[in-house]
Amino acid sequence: MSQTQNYIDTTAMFRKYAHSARMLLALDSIVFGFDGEELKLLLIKRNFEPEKGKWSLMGGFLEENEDLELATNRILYDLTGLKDVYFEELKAFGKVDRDPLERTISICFFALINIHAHDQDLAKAQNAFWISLKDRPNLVFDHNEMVDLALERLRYRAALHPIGFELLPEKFTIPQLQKLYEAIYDTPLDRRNFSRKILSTKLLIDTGEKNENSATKKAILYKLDQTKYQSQFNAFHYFMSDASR
Amino acid sequence: MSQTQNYIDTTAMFRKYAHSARMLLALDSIVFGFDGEELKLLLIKRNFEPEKGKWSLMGGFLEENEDLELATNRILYDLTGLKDVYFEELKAFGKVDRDPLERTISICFFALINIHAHDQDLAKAQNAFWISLKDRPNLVFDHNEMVDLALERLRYRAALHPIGFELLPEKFTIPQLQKLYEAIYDTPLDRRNFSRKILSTKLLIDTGEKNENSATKKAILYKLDQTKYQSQFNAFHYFMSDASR
DNA sequence: TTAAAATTGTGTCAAAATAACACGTTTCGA
DNA sequence: TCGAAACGTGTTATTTTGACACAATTTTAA
Repeated sequence: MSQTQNYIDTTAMFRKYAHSARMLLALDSIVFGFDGEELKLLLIKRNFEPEKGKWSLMGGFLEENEDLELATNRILYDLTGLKDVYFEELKAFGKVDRDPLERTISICFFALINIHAHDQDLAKAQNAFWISLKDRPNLVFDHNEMVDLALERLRYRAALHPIGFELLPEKFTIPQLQKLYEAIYDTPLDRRNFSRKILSTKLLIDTGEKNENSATKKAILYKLDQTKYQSQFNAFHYFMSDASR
Repeated sequence: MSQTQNYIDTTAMFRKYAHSARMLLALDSIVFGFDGEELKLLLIKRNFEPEKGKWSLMGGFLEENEDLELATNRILYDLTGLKDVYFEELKAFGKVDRDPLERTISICFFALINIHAHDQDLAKAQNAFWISLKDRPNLVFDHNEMVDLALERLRYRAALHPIGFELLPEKFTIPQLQKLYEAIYDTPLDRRNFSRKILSTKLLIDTGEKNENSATKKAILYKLDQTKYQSQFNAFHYFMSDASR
């Protein structure tokens, strides 16, 4: 039966649970960004021990008097300078030897941000860089595993929920959105079917403006219907009609 | 910048991370079972402090030298007597005041088991009982929230992946499977469309036997094609064609 | 012995969604 | 001004879905 339910029998408020180990609780973040062409990761070139000089994810420790949710937001703010970042919990990583210095359980989450909106200075202060997924370096500890799983989860979630919008600027074109989906799934999509699929969700509002940065026909700039986005979030559609099925 | 990345600069193996809090790490399990008619929860009538006498989920603490995965299996074994139980991680719960005695982070998971296969004696030894979801009592701490989320996740997952089979005996009929899905989604389904949908997945193998317990026409007993189940697990189908969309 | 009731297996058909593909328009610059 | 590149919209055959009907099996009661 080992240590299951090993509470000690006491009503005194300041007695503690017996026999069980206290350990460090880390929060590690996989931050995805999109620059219009490629999917990128915000990674840290470590200038501190352990594994100084190597690449890793951004992380931090949970404080004694800090809610988990709050700590996650704090870490994302420290890294990107952004508040109200979209993130989801990924998984807890807890192998005994995953951190060489001390037993540490990591609760891992992934975040999606608009790469242009985020504070580049803050990232530089953290020695962080945007790295294309395809040039992904080897990471310390079990961080490679974390990124693999985050990418898998991103694909899973983006196929069913409109989270891809979190990676785009406020106003965007349908071809830009398509490029994002092609980057996420690393596969080409049919332009016409994609457009029909996206428009059928009625999540996009035509701003009346056009993308002036184009060298050819200027595409319509849309924005997200925030109300519908919130309310339809869990009513899953297939956003991936062509591939990944 | 608070405590983000507050590693101390040292190469000595036995130095520890500075300044950060160590805390208890609990593992709480939501165990779903199916008796042929209703979806049930395996709950504990607490005969220990804190909150003695009240209902709660089964849980335990992570040990110093124990992998997270291993601890989860240990706790499920202690509760059900089963090994190789199907489970998924749900979410980490970490509000500062969620446990009155001491700061405890709970990593929560939900498990699916065949209610008849599990060891009733072991459950009794833990003071655990199968409670119909509809008669769910109030639970201690944040356990209500955990169950709510687990049910939501179960519905989400079962709509896309064939995890429902984990709740059934090895041999089962299509009407039994339909009752399970109706219990999970709390909604009636069309018998004919359901059958067509399930058979189209080619996941079922006709055993040649029939359900002898029936008072009317005996339904065909199927078993799961384990090979296909494993390989197709992540190639999501809609298992819920009628409702929940 | 037979008819009724309950349950199971299979089939039909119209509507909707999907996948593959075609055509015309806008924009810039050669 | 003409061609190339990118954008917006349309067509059509096929597949999938949702709403049904009907026949077969088994037990029970008339």
